[in-house]
Amino acid sequence: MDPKQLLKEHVAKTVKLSDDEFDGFFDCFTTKSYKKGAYIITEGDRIDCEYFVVSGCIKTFYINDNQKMFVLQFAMPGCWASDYSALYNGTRATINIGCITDTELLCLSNKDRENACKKFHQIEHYFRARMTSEYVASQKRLLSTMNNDVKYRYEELITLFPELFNMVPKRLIAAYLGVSRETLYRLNNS
Amino acid sequence: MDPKQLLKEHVAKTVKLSDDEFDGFFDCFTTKSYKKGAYIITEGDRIDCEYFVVSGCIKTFYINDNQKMFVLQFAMPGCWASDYSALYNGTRATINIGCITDTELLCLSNKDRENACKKFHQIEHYFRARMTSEYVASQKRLLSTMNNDVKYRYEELITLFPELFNMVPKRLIAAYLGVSRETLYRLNNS
DNA sequence: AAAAAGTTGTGATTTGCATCACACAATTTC
DNA sequence: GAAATTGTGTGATGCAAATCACAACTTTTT
Repeated sequence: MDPKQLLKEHVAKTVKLSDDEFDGFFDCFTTKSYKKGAYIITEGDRIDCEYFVVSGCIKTFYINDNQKMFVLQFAMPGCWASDYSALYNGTRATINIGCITDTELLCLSNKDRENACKKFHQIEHYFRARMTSEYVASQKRLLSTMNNDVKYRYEELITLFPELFNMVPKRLIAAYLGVSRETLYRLNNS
Repeated sequence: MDPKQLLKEHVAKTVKLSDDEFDGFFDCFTTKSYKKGAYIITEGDRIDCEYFVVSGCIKTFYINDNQKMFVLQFAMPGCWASDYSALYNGTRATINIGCITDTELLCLSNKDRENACKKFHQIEHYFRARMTSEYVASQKRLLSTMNNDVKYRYEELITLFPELFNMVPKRLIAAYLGVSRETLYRLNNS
């Protein structure tokens, strides 16, 4: 799908922008393509951008001291991703973002976002709404992690994003659910 | 501490408002006092407000089908709390908020917040910044839950909020960490 | 001040999941 | 298309934490 059109429709769900306003906003973005397996952000990087997924699928993840991976987010077309802690505090990335498939992104720099938010009240409103819903989703996931068993959460995830079932290795789904791949596998026979 | 002053200082950390602007904003708030043990929000309620804690301590929590409690947040003076999912989507509360000690709150209705955000760009900016940092904190907690053992997370919590150690029952701290109170107790001798 | 309610200390038992280990299948790479 | 890498199925073993059970201590209520 056309990147501009995808973003436009996505923004329009929250705020009404005139064509001119949206064009001005869209001019802040640059397009980038990555191959499967490529890193978009590596731990320790200085972060300058947040990313809007146009096509493909990316993962946001953390690797601990024992090389164990934890997946924070799978981002599909229409999703945003970055290391927001690093982006907003100007610190170095503590997480990684990598491509699960070939991926096309729109990149928005922190500076351009803040300028756009300052210039257009509606755009600030859009980003506030987005952050609110990310926060709510994150709280919901935390609660589900504490409250529900692995099987339930696996089914919850696949129901929410059926594409994931075939698109990403089970290993990564286990790393999202916070269990070993063996445990995830054994859910089938239980 | 004076509620108005506390809120003013809190807002000033993020945005510069003139005294008149702040006064206008503050007029949207109402003050409420609660006794220890009282409920501010009960599951199933229609939610109209978010709350800024002036004094005391409150807990945001969920009770599952087996009557097990999960604490999502301890809110101390200077913190905000509500069921944001219910507040923004107009749905019924799925969580509870209750008072751990006698508590004084400032209440801001959803409507008043949205009006203030519309009227004053700076206020919208304040709420965006707030939501961003809540989102970052929530992600960080999720990651810590998956990555670190209970003992580490307990110490992390007490380091961040030393007041909690004496102010809230260990039972509730266990419910925050997602373990049984027995497990929390046994950390001392291990 | 007595009774009731809530909180914490401590043992015994069970269980879900991690870890280790290895074979086989699928997918990349050259 | 052969070799290398990555992913998946499956068993055996061990441990951390849940659950149950109950006594002791604290705080609240009347």
